[in-house]
Amino acid sequence: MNQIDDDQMVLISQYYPGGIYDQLLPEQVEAKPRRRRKKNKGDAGSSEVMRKRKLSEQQMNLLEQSFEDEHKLESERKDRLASELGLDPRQVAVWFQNRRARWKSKKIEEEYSKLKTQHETTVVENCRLENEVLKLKEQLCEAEKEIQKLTERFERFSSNSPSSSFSMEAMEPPFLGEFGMEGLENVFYVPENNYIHGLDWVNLYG
DNA sequence: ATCTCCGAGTCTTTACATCA
DNA sequence: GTGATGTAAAGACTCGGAGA
Repeated sequence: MNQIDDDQMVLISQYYPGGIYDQLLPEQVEAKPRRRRKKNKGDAGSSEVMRKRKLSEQQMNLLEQSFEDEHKLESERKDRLASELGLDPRQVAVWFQNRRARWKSKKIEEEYSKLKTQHETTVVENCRLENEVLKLKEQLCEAEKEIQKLTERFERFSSNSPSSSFSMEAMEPPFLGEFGMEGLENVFYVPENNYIHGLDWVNLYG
């Protein structure tokens, strides 16, 4: 056992007055000194008392069952449980206090691991979405380049050709054929009921 | 002001595992 | 197999705050 007993504690404080303990835990040193604990309540030193410390399986079962029913312990229930179990009401109260504390820390641990899992899932999803945004931006960039090419070609054509004699034969290479328009339907999508005059469509993407 | 109860923090004991 | 040592779990205690 690696325990430092009270007498050893006294020795430590005598050997290090204002020493390492002040440096490490100044607030504790300044605080009110902790009362020294008695080795054992009641029949101190009795090995019989020590051996009875651990509760029997039956006692544990009943306490656990009672705890499941209700975490709080009213004094009537405490007294009833104590007499059923053959324990001191104080023991029952202490057992419930400890049980509540340990239940709470277990809940906190569970909640923590749940949140951790959620966080990890969110990080992965975020990464996936960021990649998708990058891909879409690339697609958009490509589409804009195609529009620019088309615009320039159309403007060249307009300025070179006589206004009265528009002909598809003047387009070299063919006006749309070369661009493989599959996949660009959305880029050039115009609602059916929304007729656009002349060069207005070019301005849509300006 | 006093009492009681509770949560938080800590100490102590017990039971079990590991290692030389 | 055995004793020493480490460690987790659980029982018990102290302290301080809140409410009656």
